[in-house]
Amino acid sequence: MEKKAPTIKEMARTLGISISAVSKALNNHPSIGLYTKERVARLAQKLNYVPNQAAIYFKQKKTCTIGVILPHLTDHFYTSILCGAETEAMQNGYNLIMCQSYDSLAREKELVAFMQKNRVDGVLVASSKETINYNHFQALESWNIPVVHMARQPKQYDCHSVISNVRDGARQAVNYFIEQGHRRIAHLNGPETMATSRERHSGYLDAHRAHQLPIHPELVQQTDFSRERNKQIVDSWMQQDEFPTAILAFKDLIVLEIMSLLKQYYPDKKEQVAVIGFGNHQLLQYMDHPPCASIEEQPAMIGQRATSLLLELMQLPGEQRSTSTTALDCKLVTYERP
Amino acid sequence: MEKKAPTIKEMARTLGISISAVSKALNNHPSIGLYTKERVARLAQKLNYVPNQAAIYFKQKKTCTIGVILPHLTDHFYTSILCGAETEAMQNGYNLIMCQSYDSLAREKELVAFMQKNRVDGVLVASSKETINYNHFQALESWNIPVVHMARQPKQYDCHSVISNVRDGARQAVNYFIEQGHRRIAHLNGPETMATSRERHSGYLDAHRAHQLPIHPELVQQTDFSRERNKQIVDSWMQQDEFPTAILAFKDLIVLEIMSLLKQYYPDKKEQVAVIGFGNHQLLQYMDHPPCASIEEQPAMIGQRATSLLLELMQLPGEQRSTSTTALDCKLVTYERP
DNA sequence: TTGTAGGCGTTATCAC
DNA sequence: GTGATAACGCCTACAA
Repeated sequence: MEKKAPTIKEMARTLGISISAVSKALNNHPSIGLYTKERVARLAQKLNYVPNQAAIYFKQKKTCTIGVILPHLTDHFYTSILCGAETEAMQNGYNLIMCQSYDSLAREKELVAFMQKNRVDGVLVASSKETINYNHFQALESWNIPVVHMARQPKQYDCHSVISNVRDGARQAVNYFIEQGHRRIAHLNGPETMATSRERHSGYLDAHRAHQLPIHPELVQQTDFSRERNKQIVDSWMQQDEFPTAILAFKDLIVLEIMSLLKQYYPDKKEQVAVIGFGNHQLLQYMDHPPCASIEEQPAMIGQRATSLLLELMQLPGEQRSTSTTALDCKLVTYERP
Repeated sequence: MEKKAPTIKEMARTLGISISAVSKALNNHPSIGLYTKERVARLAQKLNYVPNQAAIYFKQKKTCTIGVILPHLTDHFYTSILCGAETEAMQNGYNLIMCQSYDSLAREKELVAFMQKNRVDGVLVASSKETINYNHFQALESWNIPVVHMARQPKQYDCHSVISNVRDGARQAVNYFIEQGHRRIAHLNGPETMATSRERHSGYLDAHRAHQLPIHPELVQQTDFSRERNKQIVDSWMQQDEFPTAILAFKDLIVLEIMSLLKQYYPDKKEQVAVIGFGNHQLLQYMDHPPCASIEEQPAMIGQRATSLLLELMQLPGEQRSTSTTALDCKLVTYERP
């Protein structure tokens, strides 16, 4: 029962031939006689020989491994990215090694070091919300390990990235609000440090400008994603005489939290406030009172495209890796009230 | 810019000392002089030397890698498992390489072969719904690669596993139904081939027996998780004169589908039917009309405990790896109707 | 057609 | 205190 994996060396000894003969026989090298090949094949079969990939990769000086750094695995958005990446990587013979930064910059730096130690062939990353400089990723690239940023794009430096066109997504949502007659539209955004927050806000502004609607600065707030902070923001808005009748939120989960806060603390006003967020979570369709719409992104496609881009980059020598940004469309999905 | 990772060998050449001296210096070996150590440390710093883990693992004949095989990454339950596993593995210096079987037995077998080729130190698996024999996993164990089964436990053979006590979970749910006065309680179960389906049903039967309620065989059906099949089952029940007033479903997503089917096709009866499923999905709390309850499992804990068990097993020689099953409690979480 | 030798990056066991 | 050497599993250019 308890066996160790057989090696070509052992097989060579058993058969009384050289190691290289066994190796060549296994690889169907033309210079090996049929008889020998058959002997080797039979023995390999019998011992259930499986070549040691680790050794092969080691010799080839590559690991056929892609490192993936994500903020969280508890967020459906990131697991969808992971899902797309896994599919694409596996199809091309690459493994994924996956880890979570927990949205901590310190941890992210550790993970980058970890990736370098492990000599992954490339890295996919959705950087943490704390990440404001990208030196650690640049270091990785300077070691000839290409990096593709997913979803969260560093504006500060020129990098390879695949993101959602959240600016347009936000624009669509606010346009929809305006079409529906809303004039006081709030934006419950994510932290300013995240490029994706700034992009969202640009879209919000775009739509206002296009319709020549004034911006009310007090209607633009940033959350740290905590329920307390969200409540504080909603309170600040709803306690105004002219409270906003529409809210663009960072993502669906926050939409739901807003709606739950409204229901609990402002039940009489709840029906007057429309809310839209990013994500279009699978379960929204099952709600009796879903948000009026949701901005659907394509996270699995982000993962897939990022992986495919990374695979291309890995073929190229460093100097030829010209940077590019792919922005995938967002789609506004509306939910009719029953 | 374009550099290659420096090696001990290069540093040795640069410093004009031997490779082994450099190696020892880096590892702070006592037999190396302070001066040499400092020279080496300075150079390593300057070149940003990072040891090649792949080479180290290769020499140590281990990969410090755990293979994880999951049916899907699109299911929150499995990503929670993955999340728990990742945390535990990383804390102990192990990497995860992760892949999806897409609930296909053929693919699962490929992945097992893949794991063997890659010489992972151990495997965590939630087997596919098609898996009815476990020879491929046994083969893995016979190659001295321990396997821990998560959530989906093969009854047929003695293995290491960490699962939910779904039998008790189902019992709790049905007991709750009975306490609420329900007498015709249906079971929309998963495929019979999955042990977890059979366990769920045992719990369903347990509760009936304990309350001496008769079982109505037509109220027990198995879904393949498709919407069509679910509709067919719900139709078959709701078109009876005495339709069930309570349904135990395989998981929350199916609960939501049932509720949506009821709403669409049996709106007058909808309020008379209570539904409970497994999962207690995070978003249920935001629904205006959530299911009356949900059976909460501990997927992250399953991942964590399975990983910790696997790490233990990997320390032991094969013969001493006595099998065990850990069953984690389920908790019935009730939702009050507003 | 087959065998020999060298190397991938590292560590460990010696001998000096 | 330092260095030479072998070894891990595999591949491959070259020699026989």
